[in-house]
Amino acid sequence: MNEKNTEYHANSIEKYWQNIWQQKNIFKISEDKKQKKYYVLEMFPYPSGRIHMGHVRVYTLGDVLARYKRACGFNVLHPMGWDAFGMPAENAAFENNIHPRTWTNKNIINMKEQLKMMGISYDWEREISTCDPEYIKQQQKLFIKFFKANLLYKKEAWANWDPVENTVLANEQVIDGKGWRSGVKVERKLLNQWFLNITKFSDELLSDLDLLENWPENVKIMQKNWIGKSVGAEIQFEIIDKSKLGLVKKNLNVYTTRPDTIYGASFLAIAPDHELSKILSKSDSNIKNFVLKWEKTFSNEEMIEKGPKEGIFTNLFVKNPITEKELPIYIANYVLSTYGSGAIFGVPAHDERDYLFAEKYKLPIIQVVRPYDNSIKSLPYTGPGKVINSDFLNNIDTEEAKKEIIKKLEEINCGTKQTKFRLRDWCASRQRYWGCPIPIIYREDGEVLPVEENELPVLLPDDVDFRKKTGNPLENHPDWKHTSCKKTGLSAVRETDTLDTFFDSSWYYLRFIDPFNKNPINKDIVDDWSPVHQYVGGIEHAVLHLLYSRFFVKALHSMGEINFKEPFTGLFCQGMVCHKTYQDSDNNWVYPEEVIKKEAGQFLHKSNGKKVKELRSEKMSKSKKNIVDPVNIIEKYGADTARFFMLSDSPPERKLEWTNSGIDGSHKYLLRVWKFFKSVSFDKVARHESYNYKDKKNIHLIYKTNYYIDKVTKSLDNFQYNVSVALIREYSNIFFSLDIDTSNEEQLIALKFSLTKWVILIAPMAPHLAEELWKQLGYQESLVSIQPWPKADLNFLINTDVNIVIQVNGKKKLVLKIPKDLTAEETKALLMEKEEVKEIVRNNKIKKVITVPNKIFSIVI
RNA sequence: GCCCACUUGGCGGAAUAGGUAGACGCAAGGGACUUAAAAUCCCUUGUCCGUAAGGACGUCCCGGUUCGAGUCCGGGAGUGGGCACCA
Repeated sequence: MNEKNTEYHANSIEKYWQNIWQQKNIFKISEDKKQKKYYVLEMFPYPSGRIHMGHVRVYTLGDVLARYKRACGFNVLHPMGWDAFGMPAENAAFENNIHPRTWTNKNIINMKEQLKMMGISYDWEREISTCDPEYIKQQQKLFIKFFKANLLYKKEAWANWDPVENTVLANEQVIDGKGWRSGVKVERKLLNQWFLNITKFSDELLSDLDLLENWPENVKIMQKNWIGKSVGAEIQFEIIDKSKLGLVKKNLNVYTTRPDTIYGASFLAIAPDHELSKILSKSDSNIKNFVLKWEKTFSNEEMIEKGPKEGIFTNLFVKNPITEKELPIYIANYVLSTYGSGAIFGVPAHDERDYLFAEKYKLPIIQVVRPYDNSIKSLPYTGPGKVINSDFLNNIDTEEAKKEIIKKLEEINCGTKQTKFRLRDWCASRQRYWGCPIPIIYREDGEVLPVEENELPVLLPDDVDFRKKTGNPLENHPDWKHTSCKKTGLSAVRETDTLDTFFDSSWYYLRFIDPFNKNPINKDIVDDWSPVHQYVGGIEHAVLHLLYSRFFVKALHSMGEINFKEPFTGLFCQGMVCHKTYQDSDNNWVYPEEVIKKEAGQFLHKSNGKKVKELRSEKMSKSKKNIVDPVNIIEKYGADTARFFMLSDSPPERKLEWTNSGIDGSHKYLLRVWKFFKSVSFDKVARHESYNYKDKKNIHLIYKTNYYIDKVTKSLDNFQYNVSVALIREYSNIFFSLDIDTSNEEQLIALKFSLTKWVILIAPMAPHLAEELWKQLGYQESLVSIQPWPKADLNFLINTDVNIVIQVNGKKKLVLKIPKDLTAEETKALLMEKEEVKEIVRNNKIKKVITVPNKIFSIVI
């Protein structure tokens, strides 16, 4: 850099320091085994081709932490990679006839360049991409391990089927019951798909949430609700007249969380896809029609929400094992086969759905619970109370009755206590091209076998025509799926589904630890570095990605692959980046840069001069055009300005409002700092860590330096980066307002000391500028990025005087300066003699005095 | 419907552990510099009363605990988020 240049050319400065960091390799982990490790990770991005402000925010937050921890002496691992499989690449292939791989790799190159512009302290040598053949190979090995450990199985399941595109759609791709691209109503289709046995770990996934002290409470609650543990009873109801239909099973299993209401049961209902429904529909055309109708409508979400409770009587009855009463069996559209046992007993008086059903089919409504306040509310009543109309349970609390009835059921061998979960196994099959191939073959003799390890990876074929929109590309490929079993020579067919991309992201954080190992996970090193100390990412993954990753770690732990049970010790979820939205008179969205502000509340379109409405601020999104391109911002102001603004305006977990004045403000501030540093030369000033200062002003500056080191450090530890920014500004306001006398050596020594500390404090936030300023302070040969974090000298923070607030009846009356650390008695004695205090008290009788040393003197009159 | 979070000036937000509410900014107004503007620098800025000194009120609303509540407790409103036929 040209030393004489006093202009702040952010772009060239930033490029310069990024090169220096890279040359000196300062963001690599050290091999020193004794150094304490710290693994900082931000959720890796999907390579869409361009970074957006959300990326800028999350990666800035992660980088502040990584740089700060590095300065604190930790051996910091901070890697970055690409979540490179997924739908957009296939859509691009379809729309622009470009191969998904070409498209993805091009995007990675672009995005990497953009990320590098931000100056984030990644160790780029660890970069991984989930579509890389090596990652695919290791992941397929993992898949096979899961398969061999019986954590993977294949079963028929309902999927969203787009009849025009002939493919399965993910739930997110179904909008209002229609395919997002075809616009055609999605059908439900039974497909044979691969499932991961996540439910095997339901209990652990739930209870281990308690171990995650450094996770946001709301994420834990979301996971808890998603897992949905409920404790109840499974009860066997004997089917009467089963011989009539030649039924093999004589019992119907029913799960309930309200066994206490069993005396109120007036019917039994099973799901339309319950095993018994299937049997009955074979011989009964009415039942068959009912089930067929249900199959067509039940994918429609609106029907599920608002649709009527409907059912059909099966002509069968069961015996209530407790009351011995006969109850009719219905097939009902509101009973889910996927929860519990797919069968319920209906208690109309105490369940809203059962109530609606009973009204429709004129079934008895028997009240068996009375609310505690005795008020005769309208039925159904679903709360707790005293049990009535229930023989031996009468007058018992509902909670107690649950226990009693289970005891009874167990005695007569008709039921047991049961715990159920809402969580379902994870369907990991996708009938798509751009994903990791599932390494399974189906041999002609019917065997389902994993691909032999020496044949891995199974890679995607390149010669696929993406303009043909129908069907699964791997299924339709002329020869890809045809293979043979190498052991037996028998012919075989490959699995043509690929893996859900959440599979890729469920273990990438383990791969980063040793990205080139010939095994997926190198246990020794992975155990050393795991779990990730601080994970940073969006709350939109609160359940999916974070739950899947937790499952992966538990599964790998159960297989002995790793020695820890949770993937992320700390989790931080950053807020969204928002911007005002604009619409013209035709309700077309308008980009912010096309809007010019006239007077207050008046906005015009830049090019056509038409009026534009300013609407509410929302999360930046392409569809509403309320986006600001980070690359433009970095080119205009520099990465440090962008980073600094990302940190300054809002607490990291809350939404950040993007404003032009905000980014301008950050830029002006950094410019001001720059100019200040350029205005004084410290080349010839010696650096003193301790010095015998004589001048009170200098002593004060040293005091403030220590004060702010302490405060900034605490705010960083608490993730209050907006406060850190405020403190750094406050601190700099002190030296901005100094009268600097360049011939006053003591002042220059004090100032150099203070500025040295200040530059280290701002370095995690504006690292490039900090390097420049560091050099300006005269440190030509070292980098601020590898300076140790300053420690506040607490001796300096010991004040001799302290402000004490004098209150009367709890209201502040005056503030006095008194010596620090007086006892309560000394404080009282001193203050009661003060004229100002006497003045306040005057003739009033003092009832009581509360003294909090160094803080408050409260007089009650 | 159920669960959770949040609510502080014109705006974003500060405020260890119940102890000086509004730090730090943005916006606005005034001033300096300038032929002028931009930029920069300085000052003012919670509301109300008052010429002033000063006083009263003030952290969504109502109530409580306390010498003292933005902070704790009870009730209510609004905003945002998650789940939603889960028996």
